[in-house]
Amino acid sequence: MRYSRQRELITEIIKGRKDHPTADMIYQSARELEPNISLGTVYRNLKLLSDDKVIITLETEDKRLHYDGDTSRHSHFICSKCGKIIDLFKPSETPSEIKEAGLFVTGEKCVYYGYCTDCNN
Amino acid sequence: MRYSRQRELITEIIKGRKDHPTADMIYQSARELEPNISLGTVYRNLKLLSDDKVIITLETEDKRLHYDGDTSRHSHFICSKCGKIIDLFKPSETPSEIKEAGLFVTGEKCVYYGYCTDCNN
DNA sequence: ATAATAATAGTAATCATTACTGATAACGAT
DNA sequence: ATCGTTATCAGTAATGATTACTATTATTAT
Repeated sequence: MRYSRQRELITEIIKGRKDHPTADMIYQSARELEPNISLGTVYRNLKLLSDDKVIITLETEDKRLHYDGDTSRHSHFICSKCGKIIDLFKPSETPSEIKEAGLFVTGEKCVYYGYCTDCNN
Repeated sequence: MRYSRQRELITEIIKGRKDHPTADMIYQSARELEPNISLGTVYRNLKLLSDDKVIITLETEDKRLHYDGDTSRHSHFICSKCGKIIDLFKPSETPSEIKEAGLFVTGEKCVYYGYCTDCNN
């Protein structure tokens, strides 16, 4: 894969923030430094980065993909009211049933839903 | 909520199968008994049933929603090669961090990725 | 520096899902 | 049982996130 200024910028943006932005949010942020960057470029590179396991893709209920620059094994909590995504750093335990069934695991995505402390009042 | 023949049929179809069909698959199946049923009707009722927790909605990597008539607490395994969705009946353990953080949990969706026994050869 | 070609910007296309609209059907009240 | 209200429907149009396309630009091996 060749170097590109745009991909470097996109990677820096995702790695540099602690929220879980959508492609459009990353696009808006990237345009501040690279005003002519194309939304298609953002999408293409997000897919490349995700395929290379440089970032993580989250499929959420809002029908948009969210991206996470933290690739360490962890789960997420999504507030059903405000939509906030919170990192949970103690990952869930993988069910023993998986190895018993002879399945080969390469990854996991555990999302817990509910209300965050701000919204549960 | 009023009774409707279409919603009853849709519910029966989902509850009666063990796979995790998309809206279109349910639509195709429904048309066998109700040839004039509309795809919009299928989508609207799937959303109603999901809101009422009669069925579960799964956001997968294929960009289509999949539905599960089994609402018991369980996880899923998705084969990255053939796309097959396998039920895991021993649910993952909820991370202790959640209660410690004061978050109120209403649901969870844990998906494990990898290769099924058919595809791991 | 040059050639080969990966990557880009800008735009058009895709496609799952949702919204809309006039007709139909469920069902409580009469 | 009929009537009126209105939820639900069939059919179709619109939406919007994502992907595909194309001519141009930029990277990198030689």
